[in-house]
Amino acid sequence: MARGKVQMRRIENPVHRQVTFCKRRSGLLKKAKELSVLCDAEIGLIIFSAHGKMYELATNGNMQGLVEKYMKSSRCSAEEQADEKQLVESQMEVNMLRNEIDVLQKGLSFLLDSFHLETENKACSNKFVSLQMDIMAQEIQLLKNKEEILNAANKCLQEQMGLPYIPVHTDPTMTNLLPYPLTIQNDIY
Amino acid sequence: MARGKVQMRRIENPVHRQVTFCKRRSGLLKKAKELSVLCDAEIGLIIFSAHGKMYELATNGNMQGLVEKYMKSSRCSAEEQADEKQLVESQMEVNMLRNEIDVLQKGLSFLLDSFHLETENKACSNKFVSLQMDIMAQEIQLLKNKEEILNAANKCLQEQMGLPYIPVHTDPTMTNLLPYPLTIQNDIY
DNA sequence: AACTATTCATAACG
DNA sequence: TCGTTATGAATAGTT
Repeated sequence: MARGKVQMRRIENPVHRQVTFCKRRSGLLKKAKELSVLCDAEIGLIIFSAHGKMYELATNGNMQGLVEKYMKSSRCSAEEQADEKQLVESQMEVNMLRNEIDVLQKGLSFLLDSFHLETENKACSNKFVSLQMDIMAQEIQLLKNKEEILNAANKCLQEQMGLPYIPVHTDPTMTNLLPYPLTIQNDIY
Repeated sequence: MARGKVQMRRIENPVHRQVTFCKRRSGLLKKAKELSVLCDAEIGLIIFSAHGKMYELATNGNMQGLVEKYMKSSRCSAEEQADEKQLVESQMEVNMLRNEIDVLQKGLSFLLDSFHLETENKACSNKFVSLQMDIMAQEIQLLKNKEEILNAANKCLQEQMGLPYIPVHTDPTMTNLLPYPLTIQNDIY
């Protein structure tokens, strides 16, 4: 500007370019500060030199806040969107898994309840069956005793009549079919 | 600047302030562009007016990339860190829930297996008990038949001896203790 | 880095 | 919001 207009294009001379960068950078930062002070504005300025060196100005002293404010104004970065998507997916997965757990827990309690009920019933019917078999065994014993008594009486009568004792034929097919009904029963229960 | 130096302080007159904001803002943006072109720099400029209106310049045409580059240069935002934390927590929760589901599923299959096994055993032992009770009932029936035959034989003998028939006393305590052993059995199974 | 000639930016005004 | 202009500020080229 002074001493001849400059062409608005990259300064090819590296020394000139570096000097100009230095001068204009400080000028830009100064003007940014002035604008912020005079007009009550909030300004963030980030400058990367061609060599990657960074210079920054945040008039509120907090570039983070300013950038976040900027992000809210002009919807957020691809990276953040990806993160957001991942988060949403993760939370959906959590909900699905919670539902699955709920179902599994309900199934489990149902099975346990059924199991307990079944066990109770089984215990109950086992007692009943056991009792019944005891009674049947006792009846068998009684009947055998009766048989013995009747046989004895019979023998006695036949002898009194002077007849040779002939046992009454009472077993068409089976005798002592169950030599150990109770032991087997006890083995099972 | 022109027509009298300005005090470097907030312009109180709102109209003046607004005008100055407009002019200086465009000047700042122009100078930022010039710096970027002349010196091959990358510049991001964000301006919020006092009323919250936003103006921006990104010399590479991509404020996102520039901000990300800035974040890499000077560690990332609280918001991003919070998001990151939330994501990690969410993923941990997913893992916990997966484990829980695994445990529940193992428990469920175990219970189902036990249940099936139990049911098989029960069916098996039921058949066995049922068979046993059938046999006992048959034996009881046989013994009763024997009793009848013996009683008849006895009666016959006593009559042949010219004696009045006196039934042999064979029931010290019980008779027909089980009038319906099989029906009850069938009711249960 | 300092100087300075020159151009640029802009405050005040219409 | 825009144009004009007087004038202070910025800075390119030089030392």
